[in-house]
Amino acid sequence: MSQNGTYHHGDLRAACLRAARELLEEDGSAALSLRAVARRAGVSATAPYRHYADREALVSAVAAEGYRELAEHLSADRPAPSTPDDLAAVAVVYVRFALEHPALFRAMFAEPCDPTGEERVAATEAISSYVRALVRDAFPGTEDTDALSTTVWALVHGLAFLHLDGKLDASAPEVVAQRVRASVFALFTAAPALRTAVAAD
Amino acid sequence: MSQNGTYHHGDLRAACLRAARELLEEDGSAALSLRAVARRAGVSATAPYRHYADREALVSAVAAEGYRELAEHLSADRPAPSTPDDLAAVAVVYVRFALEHPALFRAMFAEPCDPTGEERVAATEAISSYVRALVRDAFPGTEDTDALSTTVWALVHGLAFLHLDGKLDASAPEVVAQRVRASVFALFTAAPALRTAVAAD
DNA sequence: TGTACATCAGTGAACGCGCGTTCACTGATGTAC
DNA sequence: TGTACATCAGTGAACGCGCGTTCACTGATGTAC
Repeated sequence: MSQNGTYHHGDLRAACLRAARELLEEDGSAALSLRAVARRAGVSATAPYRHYADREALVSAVAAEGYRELAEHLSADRPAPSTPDDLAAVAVVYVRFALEHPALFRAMFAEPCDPTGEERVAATEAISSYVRALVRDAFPGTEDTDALSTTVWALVHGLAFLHLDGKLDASAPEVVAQRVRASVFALFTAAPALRTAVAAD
Repeated sequence: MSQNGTYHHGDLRAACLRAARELLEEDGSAALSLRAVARRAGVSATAPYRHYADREALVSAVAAEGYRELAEHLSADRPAPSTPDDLAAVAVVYVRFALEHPALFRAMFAEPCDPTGEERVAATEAISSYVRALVRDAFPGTEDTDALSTTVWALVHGLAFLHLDGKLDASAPEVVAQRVRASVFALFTAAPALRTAVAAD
């Protein structure tokens, strides 16, 4: 028997996604199981197979949703980022998203996934093009925008995971935000010293 | 019956570690199971309990070993890193380690672990102090060495995971190495443009 | 407007699996006298 | 040097679990005439 009392559910596809999200938010560490999702959606264990080919397909859909949300969070905070402060702010948003949705974030990235899923590829693309635009605007004189975009994404992504995995203390949100900002700004203050070293080569 | 034909194994503790490593190297994606480790070590499913309190304990030991190895790889390549090139080289070694031992690397980081395990904490410490020393030598004029160390670690760590998770193409090692180097160097060429932006604030 | 029927979206029993962990046990080892 | 015995490090049966997936099914829906 389904949630609303009717035999046909109405929109089980969406309900599964919602259920999966709830489970991820509640238990930040357990792996997502199809059966648990069905249970949470108030439906028999096999009902989801009408809408998802297999577990992988469900997880992929959840991950894609996560990407969309992350992209929204980023651009909602700074629609047209173009300054160092914007960059730091965006970094903070990225890391905060990871810490507030740890299981979702892991599903998006760490879940060993077929990179072929076009839904996921497209979703990733949205993020990386946001970063590229950010870099282009914030670093107008840069020759190799792609390389620097990778740098920025990797830095922010690394900060997210190091916090998520307990290598950097993530117990106080404000401390985390401060650390992320400091870490982003450290780039700029450090570079001159290094430039000297390069020149001296 | 154990591997060498005797009832007592000799050093099952070490044999379990070895078996676990082999399993991780062979199947880059499956989770590590105590039973599989025992099987691989040629021992009954419950024998490991003589040496490890539970699955967590085994995984922690494996992770700690991974940290030690990673630290060795880094310092073996550049015992006393102090130039930009050294930094880039170390970054390449870090990322390569992740890509050559994906399952181990995930166990070290992504495995949802109790951060209390002192063996793991100590092992992490070895890495982060290596990075700090590197940063101190390579960026002599830096005020906030800790912040910059975090930056460097996060950048490198992010590069590792983005490749590991297929967000950056990792099919050709030399391409990866090139990308990592470019990404590290992008910091230095980009910073001046950003400095201008900061000054104009 | 009413009815026959195809299609769709669920059900629930069943499959076989591997897992972590417990328990009472037993064979091997080493130590005290 | 030989023997009794404690301790240690294994065994193997058993527990209960949740999982992904299959299958034949059935109730609800909607469409053609």
